Amino acid sequence: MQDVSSQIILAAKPEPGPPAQSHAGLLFLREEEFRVAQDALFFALRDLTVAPDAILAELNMGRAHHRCLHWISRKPELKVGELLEILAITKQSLARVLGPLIDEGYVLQVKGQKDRRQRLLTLTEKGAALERKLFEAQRERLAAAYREAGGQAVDGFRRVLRGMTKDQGRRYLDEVETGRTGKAGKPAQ
Amino acid sequence: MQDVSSQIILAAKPEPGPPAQSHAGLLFLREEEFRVAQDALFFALRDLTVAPDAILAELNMGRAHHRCLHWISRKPELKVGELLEILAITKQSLARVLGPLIDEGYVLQVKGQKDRRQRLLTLTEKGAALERKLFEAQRERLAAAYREAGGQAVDGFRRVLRGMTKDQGRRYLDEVETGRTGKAGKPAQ
DNA sequence: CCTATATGACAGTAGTACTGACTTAAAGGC
DNA sequence: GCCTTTAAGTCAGTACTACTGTCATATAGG
Repeated sequence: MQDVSSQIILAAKPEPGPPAQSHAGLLFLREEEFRVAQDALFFALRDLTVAPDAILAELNMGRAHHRCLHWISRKPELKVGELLEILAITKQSLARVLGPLIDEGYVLQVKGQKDRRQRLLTLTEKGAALERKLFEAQRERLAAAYREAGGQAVDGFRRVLRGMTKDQGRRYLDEVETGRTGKAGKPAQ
Repeated sequence: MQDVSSQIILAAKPEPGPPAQSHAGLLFLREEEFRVAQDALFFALRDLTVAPDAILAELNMGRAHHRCLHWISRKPELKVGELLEILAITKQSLARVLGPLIDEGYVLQVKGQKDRRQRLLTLTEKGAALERKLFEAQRERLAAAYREAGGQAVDGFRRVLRGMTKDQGRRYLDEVETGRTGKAGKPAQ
């Protein structure tokens, strides 16, 4: 990965005066790259969650509820087991948030027709409305970032995030992405 | 907006521009862009935190401890007030993690020489060693992502994250970035 | 001297997550 | 029809992170 390093150095400084070239300095800059990524991820996530958190707090909910609503919205008729895989939490942790969401009418649960042990999850109208409200609360910030950075940057953004994701997550990313651009309907359940 | 929609489908729209309301399908595709960003952010963060979490768990610590160590490492002689600003949590929440870190010798606290009300935070050798261990645990995943995506993608990645960040965070990002490339005032140990 | 600031500390609450054990219902193999 | 596995639900107990509100101490600055 030799020529990538120079790109990385250039990426660090859009207007590089003297882009530190010594070998010792190179290693240092590579590490600094990762540190800056940590910084930026932290700030972006911190600021992105402020708006939805405020809405959720009024409903006595937290981010875990948002994550459930998000993924059920993304993959209607999601199996409980799939949701557990995606969230990578325990059944008990999920139950604490999913139970109330069902009880309060945000999520509908129906038995699978093929495998009747399964409980397929779908948002109710009420759930879809809340999910949309939460999405809209983040949308502006996301849109501003995309507008500011430009389309090429957005592409890079997604490619780096994908690179950080393990295989299991990548399969979901691929499924969701191809599911929409292709047949524009429900992705394979 | 003319044939931008096809570019959006390719996820490589070079010129996002203002929201185009003329085509119903266009709005949907723009929304899908943001949804995919949410998905990717979720997975990347989920997978990025697995390795440090395992190390922290053995020390009876959590992510909040990691964040403290990270930022004190980034800005040695950090004031408590600055750390509170960065983390955007309450003093009480910080005390619960910072107190033990000081008690157990990970963080050193010294009175400010100019303003003796301040307590400047610096990592001890023990703290720097733990911070490094946590960093190295994430490094491989970050490095793989950067290598896979390429330098240009990394630049876009950072620009989008920066775009999501509010002014306060941007000031810190700028400070840390220029502080290292320029004057090299306090390079990471 | 007085007020504002920087920090620290206490009490109580809530959200998210964990482990471990147990139950029910249905699928699938034999 | 047994029997094992799988999908899902449930209970008890614990820990981490965060919140609000209140109060205390030391120091800076006018």
